[in-house]
Amino acid sequence: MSFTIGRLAKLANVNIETIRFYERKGLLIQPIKPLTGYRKYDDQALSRIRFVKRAQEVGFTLNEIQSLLDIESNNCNEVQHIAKDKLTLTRQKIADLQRLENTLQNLVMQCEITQNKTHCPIVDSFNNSSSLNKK
Amino acid sequence: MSFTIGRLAKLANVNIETIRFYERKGLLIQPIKPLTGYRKYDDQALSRIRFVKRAQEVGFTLNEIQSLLDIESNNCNEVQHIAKDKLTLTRQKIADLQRLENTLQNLVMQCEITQNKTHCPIVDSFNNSSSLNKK
DNA sequence: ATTGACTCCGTACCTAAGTACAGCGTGTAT
DNA sequence: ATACACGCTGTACTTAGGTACGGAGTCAAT
Repeated sequence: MSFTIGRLAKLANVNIETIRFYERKGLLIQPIKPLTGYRKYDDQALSRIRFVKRAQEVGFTLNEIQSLLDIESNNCNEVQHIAKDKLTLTRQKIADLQRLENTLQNLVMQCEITQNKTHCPIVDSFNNSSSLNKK
Repeated sequence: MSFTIGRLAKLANVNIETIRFYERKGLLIQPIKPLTGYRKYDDQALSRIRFVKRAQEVGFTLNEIQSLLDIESNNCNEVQHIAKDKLTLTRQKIADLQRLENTLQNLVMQCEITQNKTHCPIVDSFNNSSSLNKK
């Protein structure tokens, strides 16, 4: 069973250009092109694209996915290490965003309380170094 | 009191190129250049850069900051509206990242439990459609 | 008067993850 | 045999927020 790039794209639900982009990146092995010059793909290629897409959903970048593939799938320790790093980073991002959420919430609340028509507490806070970044 | 671009950059703790970039973007009004052709800045320019930097810390993009500046600082309702949108978006991002955190945590835990030398649960999960994205 | 530091402008480059397009060749159906 | 869909390569473009660079002009100190 083999298909053209267009069919593969449809099956994997990605753009044709994405497949060729992945090949340039080395995420997908460029298939041997027969006489005609057309790429011929099999189920393995489809699985590979799905692998990439699933790993992306879990927050891995293409470079990281590249590494995952290089590890040749069986050194669990290494894979685990990469996943742990990603987990740490994710938690940091969450913490950052939560501080941001807090600040924004305070700002919006001040607007609601002040009801001042002549100036805005949010704009004020950007103009005055104080009042921002208080934990 | 007026200073050159280099001094302003130092005072504002940004790159010279950043200042010129902000001018091209319209975030900073390009100052009148006297005979010599050198930009002359004053305290207002410094305040403006600080405004931009503080707004960035609260998660606003340069385009959004542009809008904040256009509102000419006193229509609190409009500013508040932009801030509320940003707050909503921030909360969504947090929720997304928390789901991601969960998935990663599960994956890492499975590695720790399995202790399997011949294949990795994480890699497996990318190869098999199941087991991912369960809430 | 010459060195070294500073500034000017315009353009290109960077990351990430693709997307789009031009100009060509090919495969298939009628 | 001719139209139309599909494929090929290579390059440029996209967003965001800058950074870097080349070649020129200028300023201040010695």
